[in-house]
Amino acid sequence: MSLAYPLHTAHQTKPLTTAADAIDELGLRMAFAKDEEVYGQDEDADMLYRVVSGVVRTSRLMSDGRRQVGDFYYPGDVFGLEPGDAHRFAAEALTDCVVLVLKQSTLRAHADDEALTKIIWEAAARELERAQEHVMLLGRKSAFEKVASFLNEITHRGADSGHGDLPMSRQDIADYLGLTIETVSRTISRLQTAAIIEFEGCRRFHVRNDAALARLSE
Amino acid sequence: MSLAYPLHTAHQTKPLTTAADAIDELGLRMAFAKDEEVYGQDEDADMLYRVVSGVVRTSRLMSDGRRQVGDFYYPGDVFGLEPGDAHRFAAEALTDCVVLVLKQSTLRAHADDEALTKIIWEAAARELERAQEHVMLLGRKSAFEKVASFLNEITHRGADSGHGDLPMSRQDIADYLGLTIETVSRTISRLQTAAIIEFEGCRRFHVRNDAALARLSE
DNA sequence: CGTCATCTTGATTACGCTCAAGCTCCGTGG
DNA sequence: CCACGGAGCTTGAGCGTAATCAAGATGACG
Repeated sequence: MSLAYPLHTAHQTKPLTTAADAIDELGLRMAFAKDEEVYGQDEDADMLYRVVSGVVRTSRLMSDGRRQVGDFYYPGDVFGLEPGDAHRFAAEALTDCVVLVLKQSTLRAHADDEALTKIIWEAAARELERAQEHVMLLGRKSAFEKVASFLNEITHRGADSGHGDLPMSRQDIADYLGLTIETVSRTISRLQTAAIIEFEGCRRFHVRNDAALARLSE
Repeated sequence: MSLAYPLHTAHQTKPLTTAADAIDELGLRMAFAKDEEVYGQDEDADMLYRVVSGVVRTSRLMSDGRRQVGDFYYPGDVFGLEPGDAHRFAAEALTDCVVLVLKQSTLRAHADDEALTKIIWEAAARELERAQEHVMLLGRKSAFEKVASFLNEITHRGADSGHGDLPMSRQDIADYLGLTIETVSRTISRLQTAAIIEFEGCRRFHVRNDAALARLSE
């Protein structure tokens, strides 16, 4: 059972997308502490979620402990949508975060709500698009290209594309890219030596050569 | 422009799923010769497809020629559904095949058709599920496990699970698994040496040790 | 300021890739 | 019917990239 608790604060945050209100109205706001589980692998998928603040990570474990990170979800992103009726990946709070939770039953009761249907369809589309991109990255890119792609995406995800913040650990990055932490670390060092990026601390970086970073990402 | 031509044969094939009729009725039947392109990478996605006979492969090329195979589609499978409005992967006929083609415009005209909506939703769900499984395979499995997983899935896709047919080349398998043909070939040889599978010719095999194959697939 | 987790760096190993022959199978033509 | 040719598959030798094993360095937090 999750330790998360519902927040009954009445104040509305600014809608993050034009269609955000459907979930805003129907959903329940919950807070999760860093490293807390939102839902577990193989649990029933009877909720839909949207990040309000913080970052969520989905991941899946193999029986021998190998881990694959599915994706990272930022404020505004919908997650928890599953092709089947069980969660194939677990979802964990990467940082302290607030999440809007919507029951599937509520969802079905509003099946005729066009705005809601649109949100779900767009979430599914985005999920599929990212999974396909992930397949490309994992299947055919070198470690160097993987790390460059990852950092490049981080910089373009935020509004300001000259720098990036990494809320996730090196282990998270490694498990997302299908590498080891050592390889991620070494590759980041090489990117710095090549004057393509520059880190201040290990969780924040600036892009020195945007074109080179983009080229390495293919 | 595709060389495929519409077939106006009136005879109906047996529906492959209970909900198959919606596409059967609205779609146009087209034949594609082996290696012919159904649609190209980055083309507009304005059709939805379902395999009637034969096998279809989706793939994507990087600018330097590296190729990633997205998936293989068998009779009954829907493909061509895209998260955006362009095809991220090309689709090619792996064998001579017949495909049902449905225009997006026709599809929108029947947006209220529940059966059709269900087909599309299920296709999207299946697509996402397979992409996620693919991510797991590419990110965290060894060459041995990748090949074993692949062969295991082939055997369970067909009705008779004791054997498998490979309509695709070693290159196709390699590009699906993120390996080279040599590694695929060597791994298959090792699986035979280990008496887990047995090939007759290079496109057909029997499973000798189902448990071992399943275990290697995780 | 000390402690511990996280990250970086180094040395070595190994898995899968590359390059290079052979081999098999199948279609084609003599 | 068999010989030939070529594409696709297999096998081998050597190499390179990323993994593993092992210390250190950094930095967050009490």
